[in-house]
Amino acid sequence: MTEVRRTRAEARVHQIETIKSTSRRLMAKSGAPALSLREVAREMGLVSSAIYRYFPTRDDLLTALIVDAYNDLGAAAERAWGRAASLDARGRLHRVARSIRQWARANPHEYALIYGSPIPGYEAPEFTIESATRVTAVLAGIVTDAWGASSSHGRAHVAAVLPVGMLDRRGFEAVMPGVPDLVRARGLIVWTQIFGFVSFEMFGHYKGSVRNAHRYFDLVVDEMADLVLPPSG
Amino acid sequence: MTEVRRTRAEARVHQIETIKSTSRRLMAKSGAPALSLREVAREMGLVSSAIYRYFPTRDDLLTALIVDAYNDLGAAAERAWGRAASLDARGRLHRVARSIRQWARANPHEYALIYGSPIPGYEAPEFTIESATRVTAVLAGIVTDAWGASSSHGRAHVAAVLPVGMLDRRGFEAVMPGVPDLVRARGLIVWTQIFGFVSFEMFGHYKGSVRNAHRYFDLVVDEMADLVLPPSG
DNA sequence: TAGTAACGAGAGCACTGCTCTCTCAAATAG
DNA sequence: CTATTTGAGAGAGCAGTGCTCTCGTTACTA
Repeated sequence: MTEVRRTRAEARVHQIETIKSTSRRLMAKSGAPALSLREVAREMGLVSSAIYRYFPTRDDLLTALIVDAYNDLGAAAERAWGRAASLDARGRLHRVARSIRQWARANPHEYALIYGSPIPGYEAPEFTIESATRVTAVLAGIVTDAWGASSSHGRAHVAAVLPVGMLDRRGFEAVMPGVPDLVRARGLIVWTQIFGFVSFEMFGHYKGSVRNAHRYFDLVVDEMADLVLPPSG
Repeated sequence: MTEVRRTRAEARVHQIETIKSTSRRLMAKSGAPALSLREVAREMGLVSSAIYRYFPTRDDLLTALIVDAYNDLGAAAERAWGRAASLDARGRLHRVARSIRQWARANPHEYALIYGSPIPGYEAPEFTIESATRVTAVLAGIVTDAWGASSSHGRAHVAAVLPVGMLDRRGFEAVMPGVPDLVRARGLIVWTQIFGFVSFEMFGHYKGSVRNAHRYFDLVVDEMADLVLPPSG
């Protein structure tokens, strides 16, 4: 409770940080749709209009939370990737996929915020994309590395030419350079499968069909590795 | 505008239907979260409290809309399946998958309502499950039929025994009777992939990676058919 | 035909996001 | 060092929300 002497600029970033962390705390209790600016203000001992000095609108606060969530998830995936440096591609895929699922289970409302239904009428600003790309870049990197190190023998299996204009070449050159088109397409499938799984699990759609989600998830990731990694033989 | 003479019970079902269709119309404009009981009432020339004679709470109205959406989607899938009776399993899978995607594109807010983030604190009542199962039953049926007609030769490839307790045997006996466990697991993957794809497409996550979603979707379904259908040779 | 149950109207409560005006203190310009 | 601008927070207020309660009226029912 030490009154810290602060310059105006410092105080401002501190307030912004406090608003966001308070919002996260409240969101953890009742979810993003129920997040109320007034409650955040009340919690901070402020009057509601003061919040508008920092976030001109509720959507702007949500955007900030979205960016933070993407970055948090991205960082978790990057950490998992770093810790799996000694493993082969399959092992790394397992570790990173697991880290994504675990992050979602630890932060269900944050996950719903970024991978659930977007708020209608709300258009995610350009600058959210960069943070959103971090997880996918990790996944794409695993696949790219695996194919970079693979023999030309493996490439014969995926020489199939895809219809032009199906994928966004520009986007893929950045994140999966020099990888065959079919592998890129399958990479998208793997990415979709992982987040489809997590969403289905988080949103309750596996109720009645999956009993042990941990084990089933491992099986799914294994099947995905078979699909997207070069044949080891 | 003919004033129809109606019994009380008739008038009641008529009002319920009007409330729901009005809600759907409003939802199509601004999405489920923005759906307001008062606006529905205003639209119907009623005072807001009158709505509560029919739906005791906003969540109850949403539940009714959820059930209708599940049934609508289920019926669309069943129709597509019926129209594809002359095709082989792969062709039927394509048609049904396409019907799911098309329904979602035609009813984006309804799709978000049932496959997006659930309203926090809102627990879907038991009786929604039955409607939710209709689509998945169609997909499961295609796979089950294909394996029922397949030679025992094909089955050798999927004889792998899954860890006990991974899937819910009870649930699967009903919807995929007599199908090998690994195929059931892969069926879940296919189901997840289709809805994962549609969700990613609807929620904007393919922006920057997929250019022609129609073609890419066909490729995805093809890969899924390879994964879950018995080898044709 | 008398009594009950459903219906819609209307007022009201506590809440929301957001705006506007006010005051006071901190940063800055002359 | 003083005068002026800038930013923070308070407080009142607006239009909207879900939901409750009361009160006539009207349709069904015993």
